[in-house]
Amino acid sequence: MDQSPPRSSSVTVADVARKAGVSKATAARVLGGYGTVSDHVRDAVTAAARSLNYQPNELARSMTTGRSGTIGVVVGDIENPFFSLAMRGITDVARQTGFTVILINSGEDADAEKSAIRTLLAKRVDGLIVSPAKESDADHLREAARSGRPLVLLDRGSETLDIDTVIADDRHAAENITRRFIALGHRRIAYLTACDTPDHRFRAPTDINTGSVRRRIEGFLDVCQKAGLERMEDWVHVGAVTPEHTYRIATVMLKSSRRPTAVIASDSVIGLEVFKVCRELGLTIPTDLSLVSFHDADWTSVTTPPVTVVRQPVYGLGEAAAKLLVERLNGNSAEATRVVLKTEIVERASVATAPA
Amino acid sequence: MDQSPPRSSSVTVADVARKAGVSKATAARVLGGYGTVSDHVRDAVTAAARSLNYQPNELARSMTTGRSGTIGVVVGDIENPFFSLAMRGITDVARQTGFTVILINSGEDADAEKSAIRTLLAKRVDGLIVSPAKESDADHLREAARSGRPLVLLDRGSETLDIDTVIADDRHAAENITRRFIALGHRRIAYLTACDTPDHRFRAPTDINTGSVRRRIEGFLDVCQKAGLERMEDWVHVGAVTPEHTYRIATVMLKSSRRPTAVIASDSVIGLEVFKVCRELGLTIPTDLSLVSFHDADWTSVTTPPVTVVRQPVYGLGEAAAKLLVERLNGNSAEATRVVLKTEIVERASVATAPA
DNA sequence: TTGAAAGCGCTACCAT
DNA sequence: ATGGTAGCGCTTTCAA
Repeated sequence: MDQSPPRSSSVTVADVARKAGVSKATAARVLGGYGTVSDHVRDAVTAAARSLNYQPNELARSMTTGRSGTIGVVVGDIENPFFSLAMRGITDVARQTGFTVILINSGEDADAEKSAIRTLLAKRVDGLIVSPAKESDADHLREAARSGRPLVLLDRGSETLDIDTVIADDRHAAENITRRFIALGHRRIAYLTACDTPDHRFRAPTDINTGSVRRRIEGFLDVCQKAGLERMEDWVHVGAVTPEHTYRIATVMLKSSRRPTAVIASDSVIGLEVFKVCRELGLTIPTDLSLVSFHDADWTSVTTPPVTVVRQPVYGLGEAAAKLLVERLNGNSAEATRVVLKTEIVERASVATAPA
Repeated sequence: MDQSPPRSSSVTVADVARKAGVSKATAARVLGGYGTVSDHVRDAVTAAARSLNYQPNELARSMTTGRSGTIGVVVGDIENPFFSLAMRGITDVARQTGFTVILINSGEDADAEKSAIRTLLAKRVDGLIVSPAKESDADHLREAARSGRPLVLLDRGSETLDIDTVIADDRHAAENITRRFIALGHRRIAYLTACDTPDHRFRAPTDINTGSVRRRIEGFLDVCQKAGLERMEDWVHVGAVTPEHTYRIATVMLKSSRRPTAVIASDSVIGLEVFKVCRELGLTIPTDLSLVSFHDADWTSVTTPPVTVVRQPVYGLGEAAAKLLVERLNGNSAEATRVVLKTEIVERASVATAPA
C-alpha cells in the first residue's frame, strides 16, 4: 500500500480529512465516533486514518470536552499490601468503565497529599479517590470536593466531613477483638499503630488523625472501660511508622516486666514485626502472648501458629470507592454517602487465655 | 478582600490578565514562569491570580508544549508484591523529577497490554515503562519505541529487542540455586512458574514468553544438563497463574510417587502456595522437600522453617527504570541500554540434602 | 518589558 | 449527511 507511515504523532484529523477528501468536521465525526456519517464516507475516512496511522490526541479531546477520562488516586504507600490490593479494586473498575488511573503516593504526609491533589486537579482528572493522611486539616479535601470534581475518601475520613466515604467497620472489629481478649482473662492489652502524635505518646483518641485507626482505638478503649479496665490509654503505642520503628517499640514493650499478654496490631506490617520480635525474645504465641492483626495478609496463614486476623474487604473497599466515583461522574448527585463494609475475624491460633 | 472566589475551574489566564490590567501574554508569562516580566507586573498578576484562585490547566499547557509531565506504567498486576514494590521505586523517582504516573494493569494479557499502550500514547504520556506480558509479539513495543516517546522495559524483555531494559540477573540466580540443589544430592528438582503455554505443558524454554522466567529456566536446564541430569524439562511446571491453579499443580506434583525432592518457585505467590500444600500433605521442609522461592517476600522469614529465597532488588528495578526513562526524557539519546541488577540468595532453612 | 495574534488538535454548533 | 467555523486555555513567535 503506502510506504513508511509518517511519524504518528503529527497526523491529525485535518490530515486524515484531506487524504479522504472530506471536511475536517466529517473526518472528526467518524474518528471521534459521534454525529452521523454515510457508510461510504465512513469507510473512506477509516481507510485514510489507517493508512496514515492516525492516533487520536486525547489531550486535545479532553480540552474541548472538559472530560479527561482519568481519575486521580492518592494513597499513603502503594508498597503496603493494603493499598496495593485496594488499588487493584480501583483499577479494575476503572478499566471496566473506560477510565484511566493516575496514582500518587502521599507517603502519609499531609503536605505531599495537598500538592498531589493540586497536581491532579491541574491535570483535570474527572474525579478523585483519596486516602487522607490526616483528617485534622481537611480544607484541601473540602476544597477539592467543591471544585466540581467528585471526591471519594477511601478507608479514612471523619464523620464531620460531608464527602463520599468508603470504609470498613473498624470500630466494630476492634470492639470484638477486645471483648474476646477480656473474656479470655487478658488485662494488659496493647494496641500498636503507625499513626503518630507530635510527642510520640498517646493520650486520647482525638490525638489520632487517621479515621479508621481512631475508630478502632475508640472501640478498644470503650470496651476496656466498660469492663472496668482503667488507664488503658497507656497501652496504646503510636509511631510504628516503619518496620524498624515497630521493631524498637515492640522490643521495649515485650521486654518490660509488665509486658502485655495480648497485642492488637493495627496493620499487617506491624503484626509481622511483632511476630518476629516474639520469636527473637523467645516468647511463645499464644501461650505467652496473644496476637491479633488487622489485615488478612498472606503471611498470617503460614506462620506457626497461624495468626488470627481481622479480614477487611480491602479489594472491595477500592472497588466500592471507584464505583461510587463513577456513579458521581455519571451525574448521580445525591447527598454524600458513607459506605461501611463489613469486616470478619478469621480465627486461627494466635489467641489463648491469658497466662497466669 | 473579595467575596466568594469563583468556581476555580473557569478561571483562566485571560481572567487573571483582565483583573491585573495586563495582556494575556504577560499574565501567562508570570503564571507559567517563563519569559521576562517586571517585578511590578509580576506582583500584580500574582495577586490577581490568588484572589481569583487561579488554577492552571495542565491539559492546555500540555497541548501547546507537547509535554504532559506524565509517564505511563504498564504492569502485570499491581496486587503482586513484586510490582507494587517496583511501582514504589518508579513513583518515588517520578515525584522527585516532577513527573506524574499513570498506572495500567495488563493482567498479564498481551491484548490488554497493547490497548494500554495505545491509551497511554493517546494521552500523550512523555514516556513509558512496561513490563511486557509476552515477548513473542513485541510489535507494539517496537512501535511505541518508534513513536518518539521513550520506552523502558521492566524486568522482562528479550535480547533481540533494541529497547532500554532493566532486569535482574535471573539466569545467574537460577543457576546458583540449581547447582546448590544438585550438590546436595537432589535429582528430582521441579520448577514452578505462572507463565503458561497453549497446552499447559512445557517442552523448551522457547515456549516461555516472559524473558525473566525464560532466562531462569534456561539456567536451570543448563546446569542440570551439565550435571548429567536428563529430561529435566519434564520437571518444569507452567500455568500457576493463580493461587488456585498453583494449589492444584503443587498438590498433584507432591502427591505423585515420583515427587520432587526440591522445588524452585518462580515468585513469592507460588512459593507461598507450595508451602501451604506441603503442610497440608504433611511433608516436612526441608527434610522431605527443599524449597527456594524467588522474591524475598515478607512471609518467607517468619515461617517454620523460614524459606531460602532469591532476593531481587525490586525497588531498585523500578527506580532504575524510571531514572533511565527520565534521562531519555532529558535528551539522552545514546543507544539502548540494558541494565542488569544483581540478585542475592538469602540462605534460610528450607534447603537440605536430598532425602535418601 | 509588553502586547497582539497565531496556533496546538480536537469538538460542537450552526448552516447548508 | 456534510461543511464551515468558533472556540477550549495555554504557549510562543513577532512587533512594538
